[in-house]
Amino acid sequence: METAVSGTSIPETEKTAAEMDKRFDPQSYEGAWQRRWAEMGVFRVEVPSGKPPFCIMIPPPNVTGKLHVGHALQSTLQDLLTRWRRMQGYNALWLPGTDHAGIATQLMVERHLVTEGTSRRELGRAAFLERMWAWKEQYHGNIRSQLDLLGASCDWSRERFTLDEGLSRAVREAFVRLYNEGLITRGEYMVNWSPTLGTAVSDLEVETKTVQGKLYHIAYPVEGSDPENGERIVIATTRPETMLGDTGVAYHPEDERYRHLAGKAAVLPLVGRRLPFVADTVVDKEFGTGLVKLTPFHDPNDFEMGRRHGLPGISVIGLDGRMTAEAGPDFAGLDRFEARAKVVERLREQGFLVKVEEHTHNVGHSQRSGEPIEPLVSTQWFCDVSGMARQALDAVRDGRLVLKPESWVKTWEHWLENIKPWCISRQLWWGHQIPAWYTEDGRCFVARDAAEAAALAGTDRLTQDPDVLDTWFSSALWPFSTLGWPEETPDLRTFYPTDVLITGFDILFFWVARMVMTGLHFTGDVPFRSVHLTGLVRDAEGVKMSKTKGNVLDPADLVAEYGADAVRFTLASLDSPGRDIPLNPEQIAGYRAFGNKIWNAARFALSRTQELPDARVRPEIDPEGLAAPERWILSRLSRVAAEIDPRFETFRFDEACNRLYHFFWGDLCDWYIELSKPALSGEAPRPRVGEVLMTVLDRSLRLLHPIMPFLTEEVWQRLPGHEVIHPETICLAPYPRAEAAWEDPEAEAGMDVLIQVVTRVRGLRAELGLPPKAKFDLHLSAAAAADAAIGRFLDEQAPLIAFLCRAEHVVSGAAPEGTRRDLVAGVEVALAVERPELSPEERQRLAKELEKLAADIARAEERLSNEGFLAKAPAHVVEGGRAKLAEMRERQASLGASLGDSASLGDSASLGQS
RNA sequence: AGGCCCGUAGCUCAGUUGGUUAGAGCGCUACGUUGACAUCGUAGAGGUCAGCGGUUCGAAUCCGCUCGGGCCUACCA
Repeated sequence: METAVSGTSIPETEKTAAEMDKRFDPQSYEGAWQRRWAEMGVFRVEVPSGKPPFCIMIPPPNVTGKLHVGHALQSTLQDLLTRWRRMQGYNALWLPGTDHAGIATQLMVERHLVTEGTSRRELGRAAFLERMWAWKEQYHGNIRSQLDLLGASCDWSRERFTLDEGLSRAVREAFVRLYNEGLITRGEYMVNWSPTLGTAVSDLEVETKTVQGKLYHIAYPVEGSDPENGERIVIATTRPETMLGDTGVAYHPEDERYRHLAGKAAVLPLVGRRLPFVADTVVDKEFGTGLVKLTPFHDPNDFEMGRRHGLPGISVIGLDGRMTAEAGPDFAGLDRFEARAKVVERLREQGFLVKVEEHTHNVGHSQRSGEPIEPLVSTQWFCDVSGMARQALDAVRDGRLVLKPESWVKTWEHWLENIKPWCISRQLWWGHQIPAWYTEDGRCFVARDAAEAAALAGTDRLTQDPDVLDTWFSSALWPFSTLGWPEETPDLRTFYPTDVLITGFDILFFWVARMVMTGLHFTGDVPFRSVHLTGLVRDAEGVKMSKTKGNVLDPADLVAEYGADAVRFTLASLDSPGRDIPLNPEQIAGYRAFGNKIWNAARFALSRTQELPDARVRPEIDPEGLAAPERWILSRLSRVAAEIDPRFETFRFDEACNRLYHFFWGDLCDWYIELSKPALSGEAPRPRVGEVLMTVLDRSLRLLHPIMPFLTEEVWQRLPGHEVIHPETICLAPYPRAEAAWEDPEAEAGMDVLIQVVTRVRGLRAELGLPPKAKFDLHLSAAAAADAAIGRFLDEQAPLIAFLCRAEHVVSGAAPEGTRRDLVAGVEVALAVERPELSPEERQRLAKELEKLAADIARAEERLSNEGFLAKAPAHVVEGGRAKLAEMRERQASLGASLGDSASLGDSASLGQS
């Protein structure tokens, strides 16, 4: 349909085809467009806007970090969705930001301090934090510049940092509320202690590793029996040094071997402490000797058992990983591993060591520092998340929150059903200091700030708790703290709950689950409606990238080499659900070639339509009066457009990419552009070809824009008339949808046959070894099974078929004698070419083909005579089988004729013997 | 110990609720620079869908077992 805007009233754009460089060079425009979009404020979101909201929160990268390919993948997908929704008319916000990443960042700076010959302790807290902030400022720009390289369409005016005042306020508010609800408590419990980091860590920060260790069998005398020859029990342990803190010995209540020990006690070797025997079902009768020494303060199991049986605990290992005074003068001050050796030696000397066995077992290691975790008892802050966990479980079960891929749901449920209190305090300096203040006499007041605490305490002689919160405590609030919570800001009202979270499965529990829990708790709603968990990006061989292996790919390098669009397309096309992503630079090069294809297709279209006044982008096109190729490409385009939205909605980025790739390269470039050539050259003019070409390009570019933003903008800006779609930028142009009026099953059916015919003719040419310039006549005849309309269609398109096949003439009718022929899509094609006889190779190939055909026919016949099949298979399948069989028989006849054989219908047995 | 995922062409992977002849990209082979593109074009070779058994008229697809690979969770001292 023509709009009010006529073809000639719009001034030509400054950029024209003539200016399109022959060389496709993404570097020449990518950075420029990113700057231009920023200047234009294209990605800035206004509230209120009158548009439906769409929001994605970036998983905040470490503020001092560098983006790796995993970030590139996730950012690409987030940007893709944001751009797509923005084009669909949503008020699309992709909110960027960074995380202070407590331990990771502090370690980085501490390591740096070591090179300066100082340390955080030496600097003191205030000076150290000054250094941390300076460090943060220095690196802060990195993340943004790397996201810019990728074409990220974030609203930077809303950027957040987890230690910002606003977010810090949200953190304090959340803490105070949870404390007042009794969900946050302070207490002395068993925690995972990392001696070199000098802090407690959560269960999630402990990595169990299988290590080769030793199992020490130690004899403990039973109290009251003769110290020399009396009864001794033997206990197996992997950690003999902890025996110094033993306060009991446990056996299984049904273990006949030890039931007589009830009420008695053992005597701890080296120390002489009295260890009561207790019965507990946690003990495994089969392991070791069936007896367990109890060290309540240095083993999580023993801690629980100690509580159950009222046994005290003794701390023999200190926060520095060294033995305490409680361990006795022989051991105090020794490193825990030195102490182990010394304890074993003493036991051996004194005859208590029965035997030592090799033993593989699982030991918890600190994820950050790599050392074995020391379970010990210390005073920490804990958050009881059991109630929130139940809410999170319900949210997934009742569909308020969708996890993709669904295979993660079981894992999600298992973890949440078995959740334990979350240790949220860290003995670090970089982070949110815990909003708790202590009076001189040790009373504790939790408050939003010191003034509030003073009011509560009735004194301002207060000291704030020196510890900081686990980094994940602040990131758990990210989806709403970034929008202004606890205040009911317009942003919060508009964008919460957010729509999608895209992140890696590796932080499903660290982050995703905690956001869901706190979101439900504080806002009463899920923080996002669905989560798309990506796989891990690996190298081309499928090996996990690591610095030590040297197989790390840096997204910035990849962008520099192939362009951001190619990197984005590659990552999006590789993201299939539940799979890791093997990233191969060759594949990126392949998608760069796709960019080149787009570039050149546009260059061709623009250069060949310069003289055509109607070659302009139209908002709409009426297919009435168009020739078959035009009707066909519009129909194909509409169909592809219809396929994209559902795939983006379900995170099938891979499928969306593939469809667009094949439409553009296959349908548009390989066929439509070829078909347009005789029309554009004036050889065989057709109506409105230029307008269709421009319109199809316009919509194709718009469809591709969320995946390849730079290239599509650069090319689109050159299309005459693009301004009628959007005056400024493709970023804000509407995302194309299916056009019912363009759909044309007849044109598609006809063109489908035409394509198959042309392809087969080219195949025959190659088989016959015809030189490219050789002339020949092509005979086409619709076979018996074919649709009459197809025959007419091919007649009408004879000149185009001749052009595509490079045939002299296309003749309708039965093939003459002695021609090479084949049958495809119900059409017999025959090449009239002067040729004495078939070459031996060709004869062999034909024979082989006939043999295969005979086998296929036999199989089809068998199936079609199977009564079960005829009775139970749906009608269309049976019909399809019959039609197929009929066509195979016709093809058999056709190929037989080529062979010059007398083979005829149904006479398959005589074939294939030449 | 439990749970999850994977095994399809030389490589990396798609393959909708089971349904005609299992696809793509890269790589490979042959030919080709016709005025968009050699970052290209045309044609082609290449697969007992890990193995075994079952359900079914029909299985890459559903079920069971086996083998191989990966991941997550877990209090065997």
